[in-house]
Amino acid sequence: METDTRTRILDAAESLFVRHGLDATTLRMITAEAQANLAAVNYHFGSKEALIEAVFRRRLTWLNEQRIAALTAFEEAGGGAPLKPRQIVEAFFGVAIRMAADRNGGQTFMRLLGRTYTEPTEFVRTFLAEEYAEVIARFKAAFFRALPDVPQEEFLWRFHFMMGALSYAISGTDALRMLGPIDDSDPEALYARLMSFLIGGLRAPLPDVVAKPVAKTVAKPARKPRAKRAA
Amino acid sequence: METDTRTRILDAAESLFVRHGLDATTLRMITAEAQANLAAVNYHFGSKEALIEAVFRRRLTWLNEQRIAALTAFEEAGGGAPLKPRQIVEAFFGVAIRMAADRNGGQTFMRLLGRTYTEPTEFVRTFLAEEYAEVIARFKAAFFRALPDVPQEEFLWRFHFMMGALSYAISGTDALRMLGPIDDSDPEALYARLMSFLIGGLRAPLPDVVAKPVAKTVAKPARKPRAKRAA
DNA sequence: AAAAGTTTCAAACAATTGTTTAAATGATGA
DNA sequence: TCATCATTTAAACAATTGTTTGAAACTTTT
Repeated sequence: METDTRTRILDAAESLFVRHGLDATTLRMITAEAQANLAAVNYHFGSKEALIEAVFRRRLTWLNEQRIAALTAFEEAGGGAPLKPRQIVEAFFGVAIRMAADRNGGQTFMRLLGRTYTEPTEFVRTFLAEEYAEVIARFKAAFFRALPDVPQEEFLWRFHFMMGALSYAISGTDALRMLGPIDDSDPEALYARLMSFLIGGLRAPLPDVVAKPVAKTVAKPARKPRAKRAA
Repeated sequence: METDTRTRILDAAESLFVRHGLDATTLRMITAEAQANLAAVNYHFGSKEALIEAVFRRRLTWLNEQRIAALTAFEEAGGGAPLKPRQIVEAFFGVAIRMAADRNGGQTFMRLLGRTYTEPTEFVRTFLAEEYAEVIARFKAAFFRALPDVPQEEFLWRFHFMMGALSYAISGTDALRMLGPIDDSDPEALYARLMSFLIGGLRAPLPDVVAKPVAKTVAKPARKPRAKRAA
């Protein structure tokens, strides 16, 4: 009620972005929910793009700082020894899940973030790449020290897969509900579940890249003629 | 080669949807790329929503039929015995990856599909739920027969995580490039990598929250009486 | 060849988009 | 107090959106 117009707009935008997507959310929807004038967005942020950037930057910077802090804490506790893979995973994904458990805005934001990694919009991607540069460098280094005999490319793929699992764990609960009735209200349980899955995937035997898949069916697009529609 | 206007529109829409997203792709962009008149979309499909639906239905129906066929083939080969988890994963995700390797439209579509699972748009979600109903029922049944001791909820979560990894494996290559220079041109290698990761995650030890209440959640102590495994 | 049915086309439609303007209101400091 | 700054407001802006129209062009059937 007595909060700043600027933060009211940020909160409203965050909430609406995750519900309708970036493009489908209009400035009028945002200002209506924020109880502000339409022109307030352009006044306080300059443009819709700048608003989107502000929405992400507000929490993403803090999130990645937490990740680095967690990693540093592990490293210092270990006294310079290479970390366990489990610790690195914990530092990166654990922090994310814990933020997603925060009902006070963090949950909303993490859902939004998960949906945005694969966002096709150009400026969002470049913005994310920029914002992630440092944390990626740190974690890559930690991993290569922890598992020196795992090929770099192999690890990067697995990290990528893990990001996908995280994304779905946090933001894909709608798709999850497709599978059946599911309880996603317990953050601790989600944390334990995802951690177990991630570590299992990370520690899986390295694939024999030369080996071929079992089945040989060649994928072929289906061209099913449909009934003509009436005009 | 003179292709149908209807098909040209479908192809153009598919390609543009994955590049710009559903909302940001305009009918004028589509008809321009398809070398058709603007009114052609509404003439052949009725509306933009109906076009989107047609784009998905064209290949998704076929994909899920392939999945069911692969599952049935495994079941018949096994003579009624419960399948191995690995076979079920292979039937569901293997078919998807193989379609994603098909350069003739399948690749484009799978990227689009992966990005759309978490799409906030209401009608897309309900449409996908409808289109997936049968294949989900079949695979759930197969899994519960294969692993009767694994709690249903636990499996559904892992399946969900696997969907996330698949989605990123196929469509999140932009986010992947954020991590560093990576070669994603070899479908066989991707197949092997993702399979290894998925099986590893699926067979990871059950998390404490789940494993505690049930003492013997281990399905088969047959070969290795070592650690507790989910599968 | 004439008729009937499909498909294409250019043009316009109302609605909605992000953005801008200029005046009104509020707050702050000399 | 007055003056200066920051914020809010209603109205309008040009551009773009999906959709519709009615006539032209093309196919197929009679």
